[in-house]
Amino acid sequence: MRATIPSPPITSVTRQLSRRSVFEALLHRGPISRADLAKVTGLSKQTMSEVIDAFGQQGLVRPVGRTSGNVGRTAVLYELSPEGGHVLGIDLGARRLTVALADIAGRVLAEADEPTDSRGGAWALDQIARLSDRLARDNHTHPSRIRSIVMATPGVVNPKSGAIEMAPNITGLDHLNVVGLLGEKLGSAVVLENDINLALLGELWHGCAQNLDNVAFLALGSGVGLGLYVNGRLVRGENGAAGEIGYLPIGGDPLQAESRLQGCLEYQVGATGVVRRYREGGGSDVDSEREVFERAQAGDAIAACVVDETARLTALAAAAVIATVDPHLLVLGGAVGARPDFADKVARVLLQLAPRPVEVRASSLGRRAGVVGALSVALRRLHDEFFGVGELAAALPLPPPAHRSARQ
Amino acid sequence: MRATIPSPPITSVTRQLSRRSVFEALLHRGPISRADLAKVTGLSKQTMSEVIDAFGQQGLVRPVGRTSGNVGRTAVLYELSPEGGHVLGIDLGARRLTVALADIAGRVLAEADEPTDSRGGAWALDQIARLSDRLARDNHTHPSRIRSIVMATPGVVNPKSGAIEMAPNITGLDHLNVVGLLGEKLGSAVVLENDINLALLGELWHGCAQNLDNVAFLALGSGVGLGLYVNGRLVRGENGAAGEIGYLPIGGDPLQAESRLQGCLEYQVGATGVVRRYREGGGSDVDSEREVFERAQAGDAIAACVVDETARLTALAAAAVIATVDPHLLVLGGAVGARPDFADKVARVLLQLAPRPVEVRASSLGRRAGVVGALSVALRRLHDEFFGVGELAAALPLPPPAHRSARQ
DNA sequence: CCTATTGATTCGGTCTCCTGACGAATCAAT
DNA sequence: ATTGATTCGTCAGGAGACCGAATCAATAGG
Repeated sequence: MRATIPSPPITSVTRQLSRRSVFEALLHRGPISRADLAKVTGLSKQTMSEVIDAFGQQGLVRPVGRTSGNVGRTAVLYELSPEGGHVLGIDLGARRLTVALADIAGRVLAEADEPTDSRGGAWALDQIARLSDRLARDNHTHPSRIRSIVMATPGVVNPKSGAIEMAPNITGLDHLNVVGLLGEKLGSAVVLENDINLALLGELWHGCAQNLDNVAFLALGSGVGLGLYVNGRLVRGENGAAGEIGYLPIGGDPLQAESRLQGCLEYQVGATGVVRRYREGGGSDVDSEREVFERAQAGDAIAACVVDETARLTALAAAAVIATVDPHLLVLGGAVGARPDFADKVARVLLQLAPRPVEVRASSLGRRAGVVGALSVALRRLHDEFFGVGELAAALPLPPPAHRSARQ
Repeated sequence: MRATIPSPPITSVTRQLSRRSVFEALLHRGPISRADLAKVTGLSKQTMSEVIDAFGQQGLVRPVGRTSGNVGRTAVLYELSPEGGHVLGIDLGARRLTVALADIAGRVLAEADEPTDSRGGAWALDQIARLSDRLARDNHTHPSRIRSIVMATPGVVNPKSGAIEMAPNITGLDHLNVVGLLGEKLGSAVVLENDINLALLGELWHGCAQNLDNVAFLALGSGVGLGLYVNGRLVRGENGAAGEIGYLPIGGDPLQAESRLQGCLEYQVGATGVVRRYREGGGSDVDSEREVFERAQAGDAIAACVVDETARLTALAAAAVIATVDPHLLVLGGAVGARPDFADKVARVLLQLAPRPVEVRASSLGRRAGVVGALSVALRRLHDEFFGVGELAAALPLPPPAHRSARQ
C-alpha cells in the first residue's frame, strides 16, 4: 500500500483549473480514456496526459482496462481511485447513530447504525469513534485516510464557530467542545451541521429533490423544523437559526406564555403538542406522537381529528414558507412527516391555500437522509480542498458609496 | 471623442483574472499608481504595465496627475474613466418614474424623476425613453454608450424569461413585451427586476444594509411585499414569486374567499385593507392608507387603533420571515413602512415575538431605493460582462447517484 | 498484408507571468 | 549645485502552461 496521500502540490491557477475540469469529467463520465477526456474538457491531449500522470502519482486515478470493439487503437480507460481519499458521514440522532463511508468519487462503501448511547455526551462521542473505526477497518481503509468528516446533529449550529448551540434531545452535548473532541478521536477535522439541513441535502443528492435549486424541507418528528435550499445553496441564516419554524406565529396566540417559550407552532405541532391535544380531546394515555398517528390510522376518531389538525397547521406553516421563498418543491420528512398519508393530507390543504400549487413529496430516503447529506457535504469539502478555486470565484464587489471626485 | 468602446478582446483565462483583479483594485482604491496596484494585486510591475496599457487603449482607464511629496520618483496615478461605459437605472412606479445614470466606477452622474404617465402601457415606455435620452445628453453621454440597463417594476418578474407576469398597479403593462420594446427604444438590452427586490439591493449598496449577507426588506405601501437577501444573493424563487407575502396565512382565515383571492395578509395590511378597517372601525371617509396614518399621528383614536393593528400584523409577518431565514437585519421600506414611528411600533411588537431580537431599521434611501438598486444591478452586470469569469467559478457538482462499479 | 482510424507522444511555438537589472525622476542632505 | 537614497517604470531573460502539427503505435476490417 502506498504512503499517505500528499496534499496536491502548489500549482499555478491555470493548471489548477485544468486539474479541476479533468477531475469533474472523471467524476461524471466514469471510466474514460485520455482522448475522450481531452474532447470533453477542451484541453489538448498532451495537457491531458500531464494531468493524468500527476493524478496517478497522487493516487487519485487508476487505469481500469482498455476500450475494445471500436476501430482504431485501443485506449486506456481511467477512473477515480478509492485510494484518492475517503469521507465519513455521521448522523447523531437522539435515538439512533448512523455512520457511512464513501470514497472520493462519491461511491458509498458502507453504512452502519446503532442505538445512540443513552448516557449521551462523552459516551456518545466515544461510540461514534468506535463505530467509525470499525467501519473504516472493515473496508480496508485506515482511519487516517479519511480526509473529511461531517456530522449531523440536532440543534442550532453556529455558522461561524461551528459549535452546537442547543441540542435539547441529547443530554450533555451542548457543553462539550464536540468539534475538538471528535476531531481528536477520529484524527481528522470534523464539521457539524444541523440534522434537518443535512437531511435536505441528502434528498438533493440521492433522494427526491435531485437537480433542483430551490427546495424546502419540512421535518416533523419530535419537533418541527425546516431546511431551506435557495439559489442552489443551503440557507443557514446569520446565526444558523434559519428554519427554526417552531417560532412561526401560526396555530395560536404568539404572545401566550407557552408559545413564547418553545415557539407557537412547536407548541401545537411538536411531539408534546400532539400528545397534549390528543389528551385534551379526550383520548386515552399515549407515550409518543407516533402512537397518536398509529391510532388515527387504526380508526381512532379523536386521533384522526388531532392528525387532521396537525396536517392543517403544517400546511399553514408550509404556505408561509412557500410565500416567502417560492421553492420548486416541498419535501416532507422526519419520523411522522415522511408518512405518505400525512404528506397527502398536507398537500391537500396546501392546494387550497397557495395562489399557485407547489409540488409536495414525502422524503424518499427516510431516516437515511441525514447520513447521506452528511456524506454529500463531506465529499464536497474534500473536492474543494483538492480542486477549489477559493476566492477566485467570488463576485466582483461593488464600489462603496464614498467616492473620490470624477473630474470630467 | 473616441469611437465606441470595443468589447474586451478575447484573452486567456489567466490574463482575464489579472485584468479582473486590477479592475477591482482601481474600483476600490481610487486613483492609484501602477506600483501600488502591483503591491495590492500581487502581480508584477511588468504585468501591471501591460494591463494598464490595454485598459487605456480600451478607454477604461485614464491618468489623473501624479503623486507628490513622497521621496522617490513621482508616480502617475490612474483612475477608471467615465468613458469606460455607463449604466442606467430605472424605477417605474405606479405614480412616479425615476431614472439615474452612473459610470462604470459606480459614480452616480445624474438622477431625474417625473410623475408616471397615467395612461400607462406604451405611453409609459415612451416616457422612459424620453427621460433616459435627456439624462444621457445632459451629461455629455451619447445614449449608445449606455451598456447596461436595469428597470424596477412592480409585479412578479419571471426569473427565466425576464418578463413581467403581473403588474396590477400600472395599466396595460402586463400584455406588453417590455424587455423587447424598451430595449429597442433605448438601444441596449434591458433587464427587469421586481421593485422591492431592487429597493433591497439599493439599501445594501448605498443604504442602511451595507456589507451584510442576510437581510430581509419588508415593504409596506399600496401592497405588502418582501425582498430577501440570503447568503449574499438575492432570493427570487423558482418562479420569481419569492417575497409575495401577501399570501402569508396571518391576520385572518386563510381559507376565506377574500383572503384566497388577494392573500390573507394583503387583505388586512394592504392599502385597501387599512382603509377598509378604518371605515369598519367607524372612521370617516379617507382616500388612501396614507391618510389613515396621518390622522393617527394627528390624534385620531380610530386611526391610531388601525395603525397599531397594522403594525402588529406586520410584526407577525416579519416574525415568520425571521424564523424562516434568520436575517441579520430587517429593513422596513415602502411609502408607509419607512415611517420611523411605524418602524418603531413594529420593532416593539417584534421584540415580544422572536426568540432572539433582530435589528430593525427604516429604509434610509426612501423612494430612491429602487433606482439605486437598479443602478447597482446594472453596474454589476456591466462588470460581469467585462470581467466575469463565467462558469469557471461554479462549484464542482457532486456525482449523480447512479454509479459504475468500483472494482477494488 | 494493407489501409483507414484512432490513441498517445514528441516537438516547436505562443502566451502570460515573474525576477533581476537598469535608467529616470524626485527628495533630502551636504 | 552636487550627491545619495529612494521610488517608478521598462527591458531582457526565463519558467510554466497551453496548443497544434507531426509522428509513432495499435487496432479493425477488407
